[in-house]
Amino acid sequence: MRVSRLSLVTLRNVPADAEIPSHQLLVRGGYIRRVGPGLYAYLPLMWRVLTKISAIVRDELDKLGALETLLPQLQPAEPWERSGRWQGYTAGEGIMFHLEDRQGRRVGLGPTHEEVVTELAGDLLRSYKQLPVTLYQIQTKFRDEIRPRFGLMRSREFIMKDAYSFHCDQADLEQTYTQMAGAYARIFKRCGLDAVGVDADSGAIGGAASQEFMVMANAGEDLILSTPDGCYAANQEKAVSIPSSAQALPAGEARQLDTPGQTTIEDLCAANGLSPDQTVKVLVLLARLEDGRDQPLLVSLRGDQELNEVKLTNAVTQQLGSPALEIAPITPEQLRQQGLAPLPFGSIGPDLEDASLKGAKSWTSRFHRLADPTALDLERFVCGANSPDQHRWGTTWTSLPEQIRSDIRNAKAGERSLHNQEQVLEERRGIEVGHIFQLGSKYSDALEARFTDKDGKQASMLMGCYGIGISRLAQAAVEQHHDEAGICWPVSIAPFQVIVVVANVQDDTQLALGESLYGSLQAAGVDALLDDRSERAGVKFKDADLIGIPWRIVVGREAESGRVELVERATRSTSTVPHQDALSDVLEAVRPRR
RNA sequence: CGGGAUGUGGCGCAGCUUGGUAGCGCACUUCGUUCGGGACGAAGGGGCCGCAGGUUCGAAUCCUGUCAUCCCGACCA
Repeated sequence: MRVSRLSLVTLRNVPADAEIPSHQLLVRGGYIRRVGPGLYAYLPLMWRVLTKISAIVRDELDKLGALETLLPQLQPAEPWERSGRWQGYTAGEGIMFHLEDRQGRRVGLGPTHEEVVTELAGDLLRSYKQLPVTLYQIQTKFRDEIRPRFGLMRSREFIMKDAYSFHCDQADLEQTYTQMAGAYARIFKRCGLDAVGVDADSGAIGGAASQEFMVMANAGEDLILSTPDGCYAANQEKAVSIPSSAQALPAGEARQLDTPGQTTIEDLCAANGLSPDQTVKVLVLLARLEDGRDQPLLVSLRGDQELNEVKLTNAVTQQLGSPALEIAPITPEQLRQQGLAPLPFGSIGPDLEDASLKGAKSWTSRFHRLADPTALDLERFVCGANSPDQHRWGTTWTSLPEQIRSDIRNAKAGERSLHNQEQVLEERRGIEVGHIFQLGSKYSDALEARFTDKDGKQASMLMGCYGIGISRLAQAAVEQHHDEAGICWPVSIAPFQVIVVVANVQDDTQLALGESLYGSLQAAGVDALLDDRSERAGVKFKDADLIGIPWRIVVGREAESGRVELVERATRSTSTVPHQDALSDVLEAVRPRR
């Protein structure tokens, strides 16, 4: 491809909304253009990158025997209702774009394809003899993100590879899951990414075992906790650790504390000479459940601990038997709307009476009480006394209502690991580029995807599901491979592997040699660019650096003697060699390696 | 949905306090000089100043409303 014909428009200014380097560079380099919030056009260079990534993904999945398909993006509501996800995905803060067609049928734009593919598998796969099967698709998916940001990192329309596997038993599912984890590691490696697998929460998709593949980068939206020995890595949403030990309260009689205006743990401790780990804080939350219940929660944590909302949501979902769609602090405004008296926020204890909820208009009138082990393991502690400006010193759990013991705190860097107490957790930020799940029979039960087993009995298929954010991965690669001057693509996913820059196209010798090298590269099957624009050399160098082509051959001053300059983009290493050598060196460097 | 900010040629911004009919840089067009690290000069083209009301002889500027976008948070493959 000739740069003069590429519609390449590079920018010196960056749109004000591009914050992180990868987003800025993709816009500046003419890879993407914003069309609307969270919506991007993939320009010709970008599409080549996405195509290359997809090819690597296909290659690895096909090797596992997976079958590529293409599924509808516009999906009927009905299977989503059967799986129980329509409500949660469309109501309120739901993330599924949805609409009614001209017949009044409800349809949604697929954020993912479990429902469609499970129905399909149920139709096609009738016998254990047909299993296992893995179907995958690489296509656009939609999510009405609450806050799109960082360009392709969190956009409302994005390209994703989703694979779904179907099995007759757990062992078979586990085998495919393991194979897939291996394929993922190879895919990311071949794309030139430093990605690590971490334990993850399975989120709204649901299911059992789950692993995320994270590209470590400061711009990452996820916090990863890991140990130096490499034996443990988990998303903070899921991470566990040994909490720091608490200081015991000094001996003394239990007593009431006057705590005027001390509504935070910080104030309480400062005013009374306490350490946060000697206190129990109680959060009053409301869980909106899928079955329509609005369930007030009373959540107790040791004062120095942070609530982990993902863990809490999972615990509540499990304990109350209906998915928690949303959990948020109860506000004075909400209490008023329910016709309830104000609560003494800032002085609430684990024994706040259910009577506080009596007469509530739509809420369940009893608290669901749960407590983190860090709180329950305190022998004596300080907590709110359920009346304003009053706390209690030296309280014990024996005097308080029964709590459901649930791990609902955030593990943090600096805490010791469960697997080996010598190991201390460290934190890094990561970009989630892949996620694999063992779904089990959640969807096949709901959508009645059954098969006939060896004994002639009907059984639900067991499923796995495996995603890779293709467009996100491309940007993550930039986040991981760039410098001051621009992008440094890994050869395997670069839009072009080599760019031949003719320093001065007015010079016939330079132009002829440039054309000849370009022709040779093409003949050898290399993706090559020829910068034949009548720009000054400096402009072409800047552009080549910015768009990040891994190898550059400069045909310039020494063209007369047949010598050219060979430059490796990432390292900036430069050598001036006869053009035949430059060609053979590049061919060698660019040849795919596995 | 809360908190904050901003809407002025394709992009980045100034002008608004103290109303007088729009300007700078980048990009674009033409000509000349230049020609290995985003050149210089000259001449051009392109904007009903987010939208709707209002105040005023006169509104980008003041007032009211509205819409949109961005940032922080909640939320999230």
